[in-house]
Amino acid sequence: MRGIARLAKELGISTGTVSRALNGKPDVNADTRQRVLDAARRIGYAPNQAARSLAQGQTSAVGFMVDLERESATSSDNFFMGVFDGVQSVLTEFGMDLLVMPCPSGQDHYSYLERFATRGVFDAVILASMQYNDRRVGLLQAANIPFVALGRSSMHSDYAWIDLDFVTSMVTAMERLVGLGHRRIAITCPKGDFNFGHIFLDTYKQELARYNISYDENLVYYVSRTEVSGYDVVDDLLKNDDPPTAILLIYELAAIGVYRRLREAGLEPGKDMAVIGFRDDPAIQFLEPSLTCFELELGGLGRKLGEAVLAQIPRFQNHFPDSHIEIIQPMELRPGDSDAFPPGIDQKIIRSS
Amino acid sequence: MRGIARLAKELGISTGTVSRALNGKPDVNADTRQRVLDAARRIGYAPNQAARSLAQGQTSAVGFMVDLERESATSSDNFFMGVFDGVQSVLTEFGMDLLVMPCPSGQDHYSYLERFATRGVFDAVILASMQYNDRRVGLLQAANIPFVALGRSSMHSDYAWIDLDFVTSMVTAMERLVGLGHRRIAITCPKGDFNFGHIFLDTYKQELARYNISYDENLVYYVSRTEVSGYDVVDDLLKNDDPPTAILLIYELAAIGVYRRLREAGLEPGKDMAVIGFRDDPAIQFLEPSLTCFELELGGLGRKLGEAVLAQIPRFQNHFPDSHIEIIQPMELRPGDSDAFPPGIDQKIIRSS
DNA sequence: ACAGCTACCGTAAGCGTTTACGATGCTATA
DNA sequence: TATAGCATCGTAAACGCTTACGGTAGCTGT
Repeated sequence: MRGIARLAKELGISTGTVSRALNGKPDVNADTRQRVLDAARRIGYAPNQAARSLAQGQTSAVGFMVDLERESATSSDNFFMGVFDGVQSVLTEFGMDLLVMPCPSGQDHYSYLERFATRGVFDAVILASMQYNDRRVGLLQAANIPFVALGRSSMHSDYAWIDLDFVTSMVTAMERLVGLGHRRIAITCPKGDFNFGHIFLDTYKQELARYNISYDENLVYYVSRTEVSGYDVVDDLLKNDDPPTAILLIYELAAIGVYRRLREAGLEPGKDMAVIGFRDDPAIQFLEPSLTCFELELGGLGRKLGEAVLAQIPRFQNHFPDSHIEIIQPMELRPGDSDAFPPGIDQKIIRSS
Repeated sequence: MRGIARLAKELGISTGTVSRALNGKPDVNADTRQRVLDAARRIGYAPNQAARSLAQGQTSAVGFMVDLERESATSSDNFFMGVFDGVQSVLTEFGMDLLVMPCPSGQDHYSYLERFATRGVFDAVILASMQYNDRRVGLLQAANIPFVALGRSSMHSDYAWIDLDFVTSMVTAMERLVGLGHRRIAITCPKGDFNFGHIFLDTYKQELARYNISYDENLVYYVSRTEVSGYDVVDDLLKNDDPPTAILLIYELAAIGVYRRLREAGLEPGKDMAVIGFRDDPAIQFLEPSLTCFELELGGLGRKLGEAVLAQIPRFQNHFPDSHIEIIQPMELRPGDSDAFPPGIDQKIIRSS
């Protein structure tokens, strides 16, 4: 005999009472409860999670799906680790646990999620790395599985999401650059069909229009999340007949490569070319000149995600009455010296390189 | 009626047969199996994992515990993401899934693991960030839960582990430095009671002895995993009456801060002070001069971990007969220019700074 | 003395699968 | 034709827990 039955037998009481005692249910005498608790600790009893889940119809776990293809081979990223921490801090308050589903790099997004989600492993899930048309949203909606997305899918509606405010960041960045006199502004977008890439580029175009700057597709690059990408982009840019005086980096890490290539060409970042990165990464804090970028507090973002996902679970409706969550998470400008210099008379003529 | 029962009813067969058909068991007619499979797909049936786990007494999941306290707030680290990928690739071949337990930064290591492990959520677990005396080993041993450790606990025995070869790396590093003429060699060790920190320092002392260099505790620093730590260490080192001509960095990221502080003092890394880092990180690939460090193939390490953990699970003994796993994973020297210059006549006199 | 309460506890039916065991009908063999 | 063997399937117990329901005992107030 194992588990709760053994406890019950040893104490000479029924399994029902043991269960009630263990779970803090009201209908149990204080003495009895203490005896049960003591005995449980003594023999090292812990309830079987599978049995609990089956009996209760809930798992007390939420799954966070991350895409290794995007995060692993790429360069440094403590982004998710920071977010996990925030999510956890909220979930534990409500007796929930966070478990991470790392989708292998070769695997298909959709089928990977399907395996876990439809088997009732999680009470709810958190999605990340959202694509422009992310079928996972439809999957979860159809299966009626509570979820929240970190990012958005443009082809779906009626789901909870929290997205980073790339729009305002872009507006701010463009305002700074144009204010400094820049008219030729290059941009790097994420490679792959990520939704935030579209937002990023669309807002860029919109701001160009606002300032009556014509859109030049030769200034648009699609890059992966490595510092090398910055190097290659600048390398290509230097061959341009009319090179830009500024560059916007969706992946701030690319600044490292940008700086490097510029200096190889005898140019100085921030002076000969303005550089602005989106999101700060610990790895770029040492850059000289300091990179102008946008700060994001990962723990706070994680906590919002945690609350959002709980709000999707029916039994938490009393705590989180509003499950309709659409949050645009602001990012705060952290001015650096990488865009401090206007394109002036002493700027080296990079078009002649 | 739900689940398998519904399927059975619709097809006019028993739940037993449905289960057998779904699970590829032999005792079922090919036609019947196809009918079951079709029906399952049609109504979008997926087996309930809790019920399966309960009935089978296994969960088909292995848990990988990571410590956010160590990984999150710290600077860049794609280490785990890379390892996850490797582990997965092995596990999926055997129908197992990887789930990550991110231990929150405030939480106690031990009790966090206890909650998951003893509840039968995982068939086996992988431990990381091993401490000198890591009580988690005892916990898992006592509960008879299969596991493998990435790293070692010095106070335990008879468990499977894979550790990085910091010994050979240290020997190699010291050989290089001493060969170049260095006699004053500083070292940074991990802050916290991590086992590899002890190995690192012990081997350092051992090598000093081999070369008849006296041990100077003023050259030993305990640091966290941030680039800032490198800055602070050098800052302190420069005040030393007899400053070192070389420094060994357990966290390669610290090289960034080291370079920065050296240059602020008008010194050149690799020329005025040799720098060697352990483990390569994508974030330091851009460093100039290139950092001498030790390469580690994360995917391969992950795959070994995956095989090791499967070997601990009884039902895989036919595939992995040897569960006694004690692997020292080599790291390959990647020579850079950061330790190319011997301390020579043209070296700046840093003791006077 | 009796109804009505409360506090506490036991009983047993689930939860959705898996799987040992036995039953059935059919084929092949003697 | 009898029988063994095989392919196929149904039956039902088991996995370990939760929880609705009912029962008992003691206590209250009239």
